[in-house]
This record gives sequence, C-alpha cells and structure tokens, in this order.
Amino acid sequence: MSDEPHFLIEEKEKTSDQGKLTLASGEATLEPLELGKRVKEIRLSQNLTLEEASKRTGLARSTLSKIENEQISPTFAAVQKLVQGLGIDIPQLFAKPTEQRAQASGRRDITRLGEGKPHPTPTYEHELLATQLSQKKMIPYRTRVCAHSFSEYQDWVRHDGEEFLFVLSGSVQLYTEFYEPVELHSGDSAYYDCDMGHALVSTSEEDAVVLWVTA
Amino acid sequence: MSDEPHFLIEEKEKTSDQGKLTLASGEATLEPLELGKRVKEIRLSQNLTLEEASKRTGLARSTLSKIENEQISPTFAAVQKLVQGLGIDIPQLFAKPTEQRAQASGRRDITRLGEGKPHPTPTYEHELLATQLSQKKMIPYRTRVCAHSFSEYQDWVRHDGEEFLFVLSGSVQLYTEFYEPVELHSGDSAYYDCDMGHALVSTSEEDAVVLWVTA
DNA sequence: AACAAATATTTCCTATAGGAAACTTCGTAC
DNA sequence: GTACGAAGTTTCCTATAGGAAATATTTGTT
Repeated sequence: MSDEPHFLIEEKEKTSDQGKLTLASGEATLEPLELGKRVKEIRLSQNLTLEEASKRTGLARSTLSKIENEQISPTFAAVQKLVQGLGIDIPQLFAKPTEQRAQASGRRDITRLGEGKPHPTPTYEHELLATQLSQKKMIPYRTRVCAHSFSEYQDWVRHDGEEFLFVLSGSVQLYTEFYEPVELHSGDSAYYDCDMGHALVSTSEEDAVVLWVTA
Repeated sequence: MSDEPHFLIEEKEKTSDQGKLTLASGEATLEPLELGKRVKEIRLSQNLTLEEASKRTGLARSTLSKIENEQISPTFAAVQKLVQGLGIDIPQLFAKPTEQRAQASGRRDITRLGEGKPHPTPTYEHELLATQLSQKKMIPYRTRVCAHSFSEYQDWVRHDGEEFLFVLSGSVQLYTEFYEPVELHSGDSAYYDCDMGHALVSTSEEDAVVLWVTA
C-alpha cells in the first residue's frame, strides 16, 4: 500500500523546505544585522528597562546595551540567557521581522460539494479540498473508501504528521498498528499519529465516505 | 464577540508555552551541554571532516573542534556561520536530541457521535472532539451554529492559525473580513486564515451543523 | 609492527565579549 | 535655570572566543 499518502508527503516537504529557504536567504544577506534590533524590540514590547532585563537575564546592563546596538556578537551562552530571561522563543529571534509576517494571512478558499480535485487510488477515491491554497498547515480531503477488506492493502499506510478522520456516511473499520480495529459509524471520528500504520475499509453495503484532515 | 475561539487560543498558547518550557528546562539543567554534541552529530551525518566543515563555515578547524567539545561557547556570529555553512536549521540545533523525538507517535483517540466535550457559547454549540489527546496539532470540533443573523455578533472572531470548515447539515453564511459573504450548503467546505475576522450564521430553517478543524 | 596520511585536539597568541563603574542624556520637580 | 533621578551609553579591564600552527590520535597500508 504505497497508494494513498504520497501527495501528502510532497506537500509537507514543500512546506518545510520553504522554511529553510527563507532562513537561508536571510543569512545570505550577510547577516550581522537584525539580532540587536530584534532583542530591543522584544525588550521594549515587554516594557522592560535595561536594568530589569539585566536582572532577568543575568547579563550586565552594558552587555545588553552593546548587544542591542550590534557592538558585540553575543556568546551562545549569552543568547541562551537572553532567551530564557525574556521568554523569547528561538525561531522568533532568528526570523527577520519582515519574514515574520511572511506567514500568510487573510486567505480564503471555498470548495463546493464534489468540486474538489480528484485523486483516485485502488483503495480510496480522494477528493482534495481547498486546493487553491498552497502554503497551508492542514490538508483536507473527502474520501470514498472503496476497499471492503483489509486484504486489499499490501502494507500499512504510514507517513508523518497527524490525522483527523470523520465519517460522513456509511461505516468503516479503522485498522491501526498498535490498537484493535474499531468500527466507526456516520458521525464518529478519530485522531491519530500517522507514523503508526493505518488503513480504512468500508463495512457498510455502499462505500463509506469520510473527511480526512492531515497536519 | 468574544465567545467562540477562546478555548482555541488557550490550547494554542499551551502548545507554544510547552515549547518554551522544554527549552527552559534545557536551560535549567545549566545548559552548556548539548550544543557541541548536536553540531558534531550533524557534521558527521553529512560525512564531513573538520577541515571540510571549516571551509564551508569559514571557522577555523580548531574553533570547530572546541565548539564540538564544549570547550568554548561560540559567538552568535559563529553560530550563524555554522548554521549557514552546514545547512542546519535553527530549531534543529536548539532541540535536544531527546526532545526531538518528543513529538508523540502511535497515539489514537476515538470520539463517538455526540460524545465529544460540550462547549456552549451564545452563538455556537461546540462539541470538542479527540479531547483525550493533549499535544495535538489540530483541534477538531463539531459545531451547531445557533446564530441566524450576523447582528448576533458584536465583532469579528479573530485568532491565529488556520481553519478548515465543512458543512455537515443545513446551510450557513460564512462572513469573512476581506471577502463577500458566501453561502455554504451541506458538503461544501472552506479554508481560511483565522486572523482575518470571520463569523458563521445558519441560513437553513434548522441550525446548521459544521465540522471545524483549526491548526 | 612501523610508517604515512588523514583527522582531531591542544597550545599559544590576538581579538573581542562581558562586567563594573564612570559618563551622557533626557525628563521632571523644585 | 538648577538639581535630581532614571534610563542608556561608553570606558576600561579581565576573561574568554577564534585562528594558526604544533602536537596528538586515529586509520589504513605494506
């Protein structure tokens, strides 16, 4: 069963590559810039004086001042004190303010019933939803479960991420590697880690239809 | 309208706090550990010698050696050279190898129809799904849309993340800040950025029921 | 086993980060 | 205006990071 989740994986890799790219290009601009400014922004946003920040981080006022004015390149140890003392999280620190806004906002995509992008496989007929949007955290799709027996799969489906499953019509048997199979009826749902083997078969007369969201 | 998404936001904050906590605790153990080991792992995983790594990063062999053996705490500038030269991405560097595996796997949670955790508000009746799992990327819930007019909201719903919406029964009007309202019927779906104001009202006689997943 | 080649570590020196205290700057009260 | 306090910057000194070269260690070869 290498049928189903390929398109998912591609999509995910695209996403993470993006992240790296953004960062690499940040570096490429010969980087010394930014760090000090960022620290200062963060400190001010918390309404701290250098003195207070000094107490929290254990770094000297003067040192903080120099860091903020890019007069020195702080030691890794110093960065850690900063991070801990001011409650910064690392990506926040390394992302340039511009890039920080790079996460999309204000997008919207409507998909009418049956008008998603078809993606058939031997065991499932997927209909990808919201395909107009490319950089999204979740991948939703509506799926007709054609398989009616576990034997139609040669192996577990396995990929990374988490998956949410909701039964829209019919009933299915959800097989998962580390649990007993469980039967789900219309309206039931499941949430699981995708690196655990999983597979779905229809148990109702007609093919069951489910909604799947992976992230 | 401060009714709907509060629990979401809390949940999200919890998640990111977690990140911080993990890191903080890393700090708490008096941190010098790890960084060097991580760098060495990464370099070896790329089959590089110190000499080659030196060329790529522009740092001296000796310096690299000292960093790997935690004999010095590299300057921020040095860390950046490392990151760029070896194609490391920052979180990878800061996550302890143990914590890296900390992303859960092999979990599963089943929610039967109507057995989610109720969460009523003036305009929506949410039923949270998969509540047995705490550290998950997505938050799924099934919602009865009680509001039948936009005027029942005092303001846009707005929070961060992305949201996927699927209409299970009835029909709704989806209001979004930057788009014309759109009517969705059973089986239709929408995907949007949550920082854009949004709100939902039932347009069918009976209250519509929708499935929502946020990430 | 002994050597050579490749790789890693240590030493030693110079450049620079970090801290304490002196020095500015700016606002506010008197 | 002067005096004062609070915030930030600069100076000066010491500790330490970074680089070049010497030393040690490992690996492979005959």
